Amino acid sequence: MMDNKRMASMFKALGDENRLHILQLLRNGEKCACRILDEMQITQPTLSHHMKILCDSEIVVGRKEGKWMHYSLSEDGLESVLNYLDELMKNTKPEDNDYESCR
Amino acid sequence: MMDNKRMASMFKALGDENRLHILQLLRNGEKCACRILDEMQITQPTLSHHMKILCDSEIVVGRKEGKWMHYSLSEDGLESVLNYLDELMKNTKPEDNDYESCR
DNA sequence: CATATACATTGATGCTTGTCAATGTGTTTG
DNA sequence: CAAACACATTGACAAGCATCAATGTATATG
Repeated sequence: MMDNKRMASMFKALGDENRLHILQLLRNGEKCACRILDEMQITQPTLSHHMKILCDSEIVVGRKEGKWMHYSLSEDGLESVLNYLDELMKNTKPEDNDYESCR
Repeated sequence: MMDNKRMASMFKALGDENRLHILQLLRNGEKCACRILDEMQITQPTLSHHMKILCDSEIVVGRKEGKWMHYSLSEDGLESVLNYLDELMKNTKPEDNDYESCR
């Protein structure tokens, strides 16, 4: 069984329009913070805040190179989320269903 | 391209430990609210609140039968989330990558 | 070394969210 | 019809969150 606490924090990280926008921008591969910022309508501190949340939840990974921070999608992180949802949709066999009528 | 606004609200709905617990309980199939409540450490109004969020975001569907509300996972809703994540992980081809060095 | 650049951190502010007690609504049952 | 049951709604409150301006830190450059 997976860890609901960790999963909740990953889903929470995904539950923001700006952060989803960031992930879309990273679809093409690694990008540095300044270029992400160029394509968004938020200030630099706000972007930094969002990147921290995405990195802490292991959905994005950062790589420092001189002055620049390069961010990219974390395949492992995204796969964790995918697997969790897959497990949810895999219904357990009927025998395991502890259904009873309601009183 | 998918709707980030709708997706953000779905992820937001998934971003709560109690709500993930509820989804786990629904893995075996439909359950009525009273039985879900039995297995959780929250009050009835709080459960009702969570169920509303899950239904509004189309992750769970409800079915009224007399006094009872029966809830079950929405395959369509969960599939939307899965597809969104799949799209994210499908990297676009390198030619589409508008990468440039940072100034 | 002084300045500029890229990014992070801090502190403040308003909005959102999870929670509960109290109450409301609709349904069943005696 | 009255009481009991299952669930939803309301209102209040504290905690959490997104945002920004101001400031800090580390790196590159003239």
